[in-house]
Amino acid sequence: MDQKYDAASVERKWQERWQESGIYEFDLDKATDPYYNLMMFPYPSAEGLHVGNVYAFTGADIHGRFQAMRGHDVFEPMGFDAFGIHSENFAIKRGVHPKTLIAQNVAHFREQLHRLGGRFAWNHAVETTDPDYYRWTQWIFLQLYKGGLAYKRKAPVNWCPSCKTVLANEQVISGRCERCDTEVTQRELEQWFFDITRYADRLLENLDHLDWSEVIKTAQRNWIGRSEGAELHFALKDRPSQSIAVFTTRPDTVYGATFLVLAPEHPLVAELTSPDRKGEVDAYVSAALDRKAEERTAAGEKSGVFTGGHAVNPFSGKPVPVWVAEYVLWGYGTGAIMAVPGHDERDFAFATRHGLPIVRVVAPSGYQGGELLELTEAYTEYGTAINSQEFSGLPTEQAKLAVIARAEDLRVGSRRTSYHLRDWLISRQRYWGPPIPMIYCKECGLQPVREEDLPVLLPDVVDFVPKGTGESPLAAIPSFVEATCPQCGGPARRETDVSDNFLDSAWYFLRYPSSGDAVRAFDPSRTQKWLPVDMYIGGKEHAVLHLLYTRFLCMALHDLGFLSFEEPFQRFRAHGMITRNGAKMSKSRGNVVNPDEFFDRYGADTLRAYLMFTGPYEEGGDFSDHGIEGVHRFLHRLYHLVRENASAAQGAAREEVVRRRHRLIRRVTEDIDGLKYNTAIAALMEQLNFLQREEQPSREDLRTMALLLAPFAPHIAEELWEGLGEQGSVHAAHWPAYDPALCQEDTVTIVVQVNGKLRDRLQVPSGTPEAVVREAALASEAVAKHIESVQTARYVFVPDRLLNIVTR
RNA sequence: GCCGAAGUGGCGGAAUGGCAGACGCGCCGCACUCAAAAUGCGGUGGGCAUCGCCCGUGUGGGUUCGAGUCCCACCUUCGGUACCA
Repeated sequence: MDQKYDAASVERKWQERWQESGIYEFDLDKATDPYYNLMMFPYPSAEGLHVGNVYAFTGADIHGRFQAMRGHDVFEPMGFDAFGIHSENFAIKRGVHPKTLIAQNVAHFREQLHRLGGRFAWNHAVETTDPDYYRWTQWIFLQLYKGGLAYKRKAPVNWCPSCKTVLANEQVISGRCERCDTEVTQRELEQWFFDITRYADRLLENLDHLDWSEVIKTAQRNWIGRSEGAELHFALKDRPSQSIAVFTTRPDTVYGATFLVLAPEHPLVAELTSPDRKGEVDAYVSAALDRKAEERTAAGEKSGVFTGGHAVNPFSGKPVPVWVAEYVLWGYGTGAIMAVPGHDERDFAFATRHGLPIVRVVAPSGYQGGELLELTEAYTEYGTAINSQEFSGLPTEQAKLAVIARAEDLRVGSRRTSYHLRDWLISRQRYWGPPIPMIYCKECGLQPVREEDLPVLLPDVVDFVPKGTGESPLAAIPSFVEATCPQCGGPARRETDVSDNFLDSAWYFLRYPSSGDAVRAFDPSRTQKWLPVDMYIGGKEHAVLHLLYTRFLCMALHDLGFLSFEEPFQRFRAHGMITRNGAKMSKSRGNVVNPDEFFDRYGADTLRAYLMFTGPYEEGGDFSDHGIEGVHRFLHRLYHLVRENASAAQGAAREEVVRRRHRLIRRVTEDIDGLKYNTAIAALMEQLNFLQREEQPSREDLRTMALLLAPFAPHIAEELWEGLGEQGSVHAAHWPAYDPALCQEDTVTIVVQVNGKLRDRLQVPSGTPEAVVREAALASEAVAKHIESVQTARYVFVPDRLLNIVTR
């Protein structure tokens, strides 16, 4: 060891050794105890590795190193998610081809990731933009298509006017494009979808059995948004053979349905509109269609117009007017509602504004008849049905079931479940993605590209800027568009849309173990051996995007016979976010931490350990430029302690010291297991403070420090390990064991309270019985003072911890 | 509005219902030094103060011998989501 701890040279030295020995690039087939440690692969941006990436990867790497030292064969792959609108937009801005740009970015990321000192299996790295990768992305598309899970349909979709492409629902954040923050509009376009809604119930139910961060599970449940109710049919008054279907979660309120409302897009609007209302209705509908999605869905004034048409309430038999209003969404339920203004806030607001009748059909539970106060707002609770003919008097939960049963008897409706989740819109009118492998033949219709013809290569073009015509830039390249029909061999036209970036990342973890396989997407035996993933760590921002799509795809591939499991990740943990001096880091604030700067100044070990020290990993932490000094000093002090004592240190230590060591091992082990890295590091600091005060720290204590530090600061741990004369890599060494019996302290402090207030502390051997403690406590002057002249009622004794003397 | 998480020193944060503030930053003092940096050692919630005592974990109640921790109501902040019938 050198005189002085020089992070740069220590880190360089060990990174070279790891690379030479290939200790993280073992043979997957020879492994005996597989452990798949996955982290969300990065999008290689031009700015380079963000400190948020460093935070995420360090936490996951600590987990991996810990599992490896516990004897598992830990596979910890890394890759690059380099397709997608973000790269493409950036390339357009720079006027550089995304391919050129991504290659540069990836090279930079690889370098930075090396500096970080992760135990990455680089020999299994994947890049989604590599034809050898996206060939299989296309293959997956074909399997879904053949399995009936991919379809093309005309539907109202989200359109980003800036990115000039459609977006999936999950990619619209508060009415804005997830990528560029532009307000999204609605368009009716023919698009490719994956039938994720078919899996809604399974995606929901499986959540109960997954060991995932609760936050994510809750977000997914909300997003799937299952709601149970009924579909009821209201016949048209003038054409009883036709009817309007509405979805409601409150069929029990059907007698209170005093009007119907259709979404502006609803096809029956035109049919129902009476000639005298036509002008007004047309104007309303076209104005609504022109408005931005965010404006249309913003709650507020309830605009709408009467169509002039009527339908018949199938229960009361009364005619009800039919209105059109934008507060009814075309994309949810049936795009039509029965309005019950007495018991729904929105309908109440609408009825009040437009002077429509309000009929009360639910009274508070326990209602026995008599006067009810006039409603000043909708009563949305369950209660007792009133004004509902034979259903009156029933608790509304029961009335709900009874009404559904009656509707089924009368053939005017049935039980129905609705979901917030929509099918996954998969096509994009962009360049930078895998072309969707489909062909249109005039004779044979839609044809999938033959699997042996994959990949459908993304052509190198000069003009990849989207035109906004609703077509991909690929449509302008004849050599790409012109194809041969796989069925009849005649001239045909290629699909020119590319697939969503989230499809690339929905299966990358399946590719890692089989990377390089030229004949299939994933090797069955490799997959069987290594999957599902044991631990997946990543950010919360993908709760309903990546993490939901991935689960769906895995389920679909399972059902299609390609996978034996249907859930890809046994455990998932969401890490927190790192802020700087209390504020969120952002380019506009100019407070982004550049990891390179800190690698240079302090080294990767310090940065890693400091980031983990800032707070509980799952909650995030705050980066302060001063705070990092403390961790840096800690590593320095430890280095010097080991250097000075490496040769002198001998085996045995005092019993107290041994006990302390066992407690330390237990604490660090448990903390790492629970991702409480901050307290694990605090424990190591405490131990160092203690060892520094010892006259002669034992060899065993120094060894233990090196081992326990290894996951956090992998380079210096190697240096200390070597300095202590140990053979081999510290990362190949066994994680130290602790003896629970030795974790017990020999002397404990017992707190003596009088009526719950601290009065004295007693040092006694651990396991001292109550009688002895009581005697000692009563002998204490500090205690006696407070119990003189009062009667002692009882004693509360907690062994080795506390004695509380309760007085009357 | 709804869902979720969180409110503890000057700051980041620690505490199986049992010593509140571990560990670190910052600050103060001391040592080393001609001096400084670095390093080391000691101190550091507030108040009254004579031993000592009182107060203190967003606010108000409650349960308990004992509450930062459990229960009820509320306030604030952050994150997600929103006319989903």
